[in-house]
Amino acid sequence: MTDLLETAKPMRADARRNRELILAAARELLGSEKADAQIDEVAARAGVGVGTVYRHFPDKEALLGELVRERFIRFNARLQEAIEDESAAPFDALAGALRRNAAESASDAATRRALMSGSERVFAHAEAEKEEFLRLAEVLVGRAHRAGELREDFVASDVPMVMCGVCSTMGKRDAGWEWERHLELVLRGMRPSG
Amino acid sequence: MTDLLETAKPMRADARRNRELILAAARELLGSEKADAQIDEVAARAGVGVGTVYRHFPDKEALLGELVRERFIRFNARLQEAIEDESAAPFDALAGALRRNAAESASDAATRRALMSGSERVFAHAEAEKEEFLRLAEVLVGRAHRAGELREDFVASDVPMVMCGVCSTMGKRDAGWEWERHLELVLRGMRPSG
DNA sequence: GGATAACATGAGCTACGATTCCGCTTAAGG
DNA sequence: CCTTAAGCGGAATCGTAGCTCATGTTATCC
Repeated sequence: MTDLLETAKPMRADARRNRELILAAARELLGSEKADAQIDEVAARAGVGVGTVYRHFPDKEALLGELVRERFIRFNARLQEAIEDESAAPFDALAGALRRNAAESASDAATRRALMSGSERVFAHAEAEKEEFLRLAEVLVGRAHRAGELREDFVASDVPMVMCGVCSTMGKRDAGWEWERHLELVLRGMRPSG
Repeated sequence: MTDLLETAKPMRADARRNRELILAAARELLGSEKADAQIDEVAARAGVGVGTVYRHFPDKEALLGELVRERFIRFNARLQEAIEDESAAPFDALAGALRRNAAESASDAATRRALMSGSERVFAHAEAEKEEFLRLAEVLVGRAHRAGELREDFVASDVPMVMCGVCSTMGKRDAGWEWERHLELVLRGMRPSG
């Protein structure tokens, strides 16, 4: 979990910049095109040497892990916004957050891949954020339940579950797979029966 | 597509047996435990040398491909049964087939993995079966539509899409992910609104 | 400016897993 | 039985990708 309370001495300016360059390169490379992409490519793309990558991240999984962590932070921001939005009906607030997060995931193959075939090692880096995600989801689910707008048997951990399901079908438009329809299907299934 | 019309000369008895041993070993090894498992392990498990594996399958993907092909054949059998079952209501026939296929997939991590992160190469081996799957799905979807039991905007290609989604959430019971509930959620979403 | 601790570099090391190759074995036909 | 071609074994090869390290560079502080 990074460094609690900035105990660490501030990085040298060039080091901080390189760190960002590396993350950006990794996002671009893993995010859109190539499924895997090796460290050497990330380094080249960032305009630094491989050694520099390893100075900032102990190993490949740490780099991937940081990407996942960032993604969760964004996910959580969406949920937080939904929680703070008093104007929307509880179910719609939840649904909106899911739609927004799904849309973001659609353009980030890297994290999707990481979220799926989830190597524990990678996930470990985002443990705190993952827990926060569940906590926020619980709030939204609870409200929707109380408003009677969400099936009784829908639980907070179903939120990441269905998100995972929808994400797994992204990027296959050529087979006629439209994740937007998939998501709407799931959202309908979440409504109370009768 | 194997050999059209058995044009090939019959294999030697031991060769045929070994081929089956190899497939069985691959199913067991990739199917349940280990995520990957290398050829050497499959060979050892089958009680043959690596060379023998390569005599029967040009490369690893061909072996995986055969596994996927077998799985699709079973999937298709379920759909076929649903089509032939006159007693069930159209939607229930479709839903039943999905439930059965999902249950089978749940105990076959190998194919699930292959179906997901779908390397085209692996899939190519099951092209014919994949098309047959869609053809059968179309029949069931068409019937359910005509009976007014399925949302108008649900199309045949949504069948593999939602299956993929549900499969992607299997094997994470420890996180509270129950694919059965996930599937039921999706099935509810498939029903006509109103 | 100069000292120095951080930081960067990238050739090369290492591990690992897919695939090959060739001498040996054996099923199957006569 | 004997021949022989199909089949087998598994050590050795090859390619790849993660990672290390000895050497060179530079931000930062005085």
